[in-house]
Amino acid sequence: MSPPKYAQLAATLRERITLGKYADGLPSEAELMKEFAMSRTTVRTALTTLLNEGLLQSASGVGYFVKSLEHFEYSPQEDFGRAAVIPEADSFTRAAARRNPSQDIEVSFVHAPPDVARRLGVDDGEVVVVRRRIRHLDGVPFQLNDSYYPRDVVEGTDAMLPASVDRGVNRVLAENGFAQSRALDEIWIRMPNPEEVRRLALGPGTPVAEHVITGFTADGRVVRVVRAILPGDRNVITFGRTHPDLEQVPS
Amino acid sequence: MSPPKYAQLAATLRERITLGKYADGLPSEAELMKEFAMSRTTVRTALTTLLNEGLLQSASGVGYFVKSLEHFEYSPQEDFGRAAVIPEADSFTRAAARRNPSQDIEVSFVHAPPDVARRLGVDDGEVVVVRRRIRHLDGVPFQLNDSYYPRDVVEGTDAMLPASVDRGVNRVLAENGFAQSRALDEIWIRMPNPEEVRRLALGPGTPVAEHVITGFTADGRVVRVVRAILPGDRNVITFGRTHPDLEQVPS
DNA sequence: CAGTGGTCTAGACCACTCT
DNA sequence: GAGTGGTCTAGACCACTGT
Repeated sequence: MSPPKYAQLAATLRERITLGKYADGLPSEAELMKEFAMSRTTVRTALTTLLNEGLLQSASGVGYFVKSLEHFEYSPQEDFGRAAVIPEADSFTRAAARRNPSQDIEVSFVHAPPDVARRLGVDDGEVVVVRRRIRHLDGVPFQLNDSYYPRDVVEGTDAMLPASVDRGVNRVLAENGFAQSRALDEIWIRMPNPEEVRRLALGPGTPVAEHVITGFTADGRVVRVVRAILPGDRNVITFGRTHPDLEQVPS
Repeated sequence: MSPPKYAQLAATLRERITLGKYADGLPSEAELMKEFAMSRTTVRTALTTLLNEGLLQSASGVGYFVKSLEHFEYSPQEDFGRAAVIPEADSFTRAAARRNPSQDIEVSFVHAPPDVARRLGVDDGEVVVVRRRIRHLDGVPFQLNDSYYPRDVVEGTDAMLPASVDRGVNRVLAENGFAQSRALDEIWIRMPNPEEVRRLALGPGTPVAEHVITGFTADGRVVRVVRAILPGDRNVITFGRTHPDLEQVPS
């Protein structure tokens, strides 16, 4: 069996896109129907395929366009103030400064979601404090960041205020007797749920990374769980490693 | 305007899926047409939406099913043999051992792809050595791993052999005078291209992480660029951090 | 206003799976 | 053979964009 017509059209368009044609937009659906002698349904199936691959974006009443966005560097290790040892990973800070960063902050009490409760080691549905942020660069949302804390860790501190904390929330935690000494990072790759699509204004075919940080104190208590949602079309996650024993990597 | 019919149906199905209905499969398209009084096109548009969200998988001639796969832990830092300091991040090694790991290896000379050439610091299209691997667990492909080396770094060494190198390729490089002391990690989140879909047997709505490792020697030369492709439906990337100054995190 | 993409219908044929 | 999802057609109306 040869591939279906819509897949052949998708392959042809994919090739032309790679070659740099269509830099000013694709032909209209009607023109493609004519050029390839296919029904509108088949043409649209091919275009939808490319939309879902993240190669195209469409604008109602206007047309289809090749998608290309600049990626911002997201460097979890910069949280440690050690970016200087990894020059390649340092541009996020500079880029963010150039790109007019802003954030919306909202602090509230919520029932811990199951996965957060499990990581925090609290009962399912126990009330915890969440600090929700949407971070923008140049007015474009590029990260959701929800930080969960057990109540005793943050109540009565500046971390409860819906405003930026200049000295850092982790510093506030430390002042309150909950200094963290270790963190576990997990990165999940998936398609966004409808709420994330809405809050981040995501187009079709845009996957996200869910970066979950679990912060431990020296005696092993979890005092912080962060869930950051990073759209794949506008973020690249970077971190550096310096190791004298790198040559021992198993391969 | 109210949402279109297909979006309402998608929302209804999404909710039922979350509630655990449909654990044994969804109703057929014909049954959904009947239940919701919609045309087959509209029903299929809703189902296709959920397929592209990675919530469902379909089997021709059989039906639609809720998708759920176990995630394997991918821990770049284990490359350094330091996983022991991060107990939570150690299960990948154990899981891999339990899951009957295997890999196909192929070594060849190729013209460096543009992004690899840029990272290696060689001319565009210059001939380099690539070591391509597909790693399986229990027979399921869960990672593509292409390692690129300048010719002088690996020619005449065991790294050129299409077989596992027990002592590790990085050890081989070190023996050849190219010990690495530092690495830069980049993680890109995107939809897979058709070749990746084929080689990894990816279903629709399955995004991938592209993990690019750039390995430096002490004097700053790049001797290794690795591109690992990790399907999001079967991998979670983990790494741990231990820091006395964690409390200084800006927030 | 003409042209665009977004939604929706009814109907058809096919390859495939399961019994 | 009956039922399933996969492909494809022709046609319609809509909201939206540009001029």
